[in-house]
Amino acid sequence: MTSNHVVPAAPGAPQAAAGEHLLRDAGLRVTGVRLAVLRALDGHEHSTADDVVRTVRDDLGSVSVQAVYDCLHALTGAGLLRRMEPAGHPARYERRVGDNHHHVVCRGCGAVADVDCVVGEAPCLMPGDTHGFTLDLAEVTFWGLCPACATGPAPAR
Amino acid sequence: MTSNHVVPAAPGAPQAAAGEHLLRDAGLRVTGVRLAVLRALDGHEHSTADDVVRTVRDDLGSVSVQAVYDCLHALTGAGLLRRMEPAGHPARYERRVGDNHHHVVCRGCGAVADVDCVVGEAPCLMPGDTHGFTLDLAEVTFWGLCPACATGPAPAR
DNA sequence: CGCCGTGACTGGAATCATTCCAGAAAAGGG
DNA sequence: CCCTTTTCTGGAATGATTCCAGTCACGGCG
Repeated sequence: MTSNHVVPAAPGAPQAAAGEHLLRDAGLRVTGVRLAVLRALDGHEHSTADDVVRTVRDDLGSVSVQAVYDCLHALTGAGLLRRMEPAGHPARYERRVGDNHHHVVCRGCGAVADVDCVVGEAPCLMPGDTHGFTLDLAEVTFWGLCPACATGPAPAR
Repeated sequence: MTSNHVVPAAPGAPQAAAGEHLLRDAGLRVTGVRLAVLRALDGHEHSTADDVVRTVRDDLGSVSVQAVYDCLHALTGAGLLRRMEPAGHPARYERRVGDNHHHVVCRGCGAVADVDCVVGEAPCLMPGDTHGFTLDLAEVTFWGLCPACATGPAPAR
């Protein structure tokens, strides 16, 4: 779909325009909130909507909760973000898309980290009997305890 | 599975004692609601808490929502039930425990079905870098469309 | 075979993440 | 620069689940 006739951005606009590019290429309008949401998720993978709201407000000033949810949906729909929702915890968003990586979730504090299966290509992603379902994605979630929760007893929360 | 040395007890009390046994063995008290919850999930795998409430009420008469949630927690904690929660849908409970089977979830209607990985023993359940997490369970969820939703356009909702 | 204490159930209110709504503001094609 | 469409604002609503205080009953004990 998206060809790569990437114009070598203005020699003064580092990656600032990167987000803009991403949005335009995805056919989305470029808005301050959307750029801020993308920025918020850089270096803060697996943030909850609430985390993003806080970060964005810290960045732009005042932004409504809906604006953020709206962006998260739009960006997720456009494939710029990936959404994952550990059972019993609010949804989390990340910018690592495309590669089909998986997640570890801590039963204690809910922390999430990325993992790559040792088996390179989609391993057990081909169940025997699919009951007639047409599959398009396999999602793997590992449950356990993070280093912190494994040693000391579960934290406050 | 059901053996046939069934005492022709009162019409309606065939394996009635089975649930009682399960509960006692698990160190749980035997109560009407708990038995009804177990019964409700027989033949109705992947029911939501709400489904269970309806079925149990249909069976016992009037039961509070909490009683059911309480039971579902107790039974899940005792290992008699398994809980799974597809992103964006209410939690579902099933009686298939012990075997580490996985699930297919329909993006259209949220229907859930069991699947067994073709790769017999825990396949990709050994990620390379676990980031120090101590893992204890791998959960695999396949997303796609059920036969119904694949043909006709998505239902109401 | 009835009494008692602990654990289970009732009813109602509360919480949390997320969504719905209607109107105001802004993006960007013409 | 204007107009249409999409996005953002603020506030209310929803749905699943939980918290709470009081009542009830399972089942061990006498």
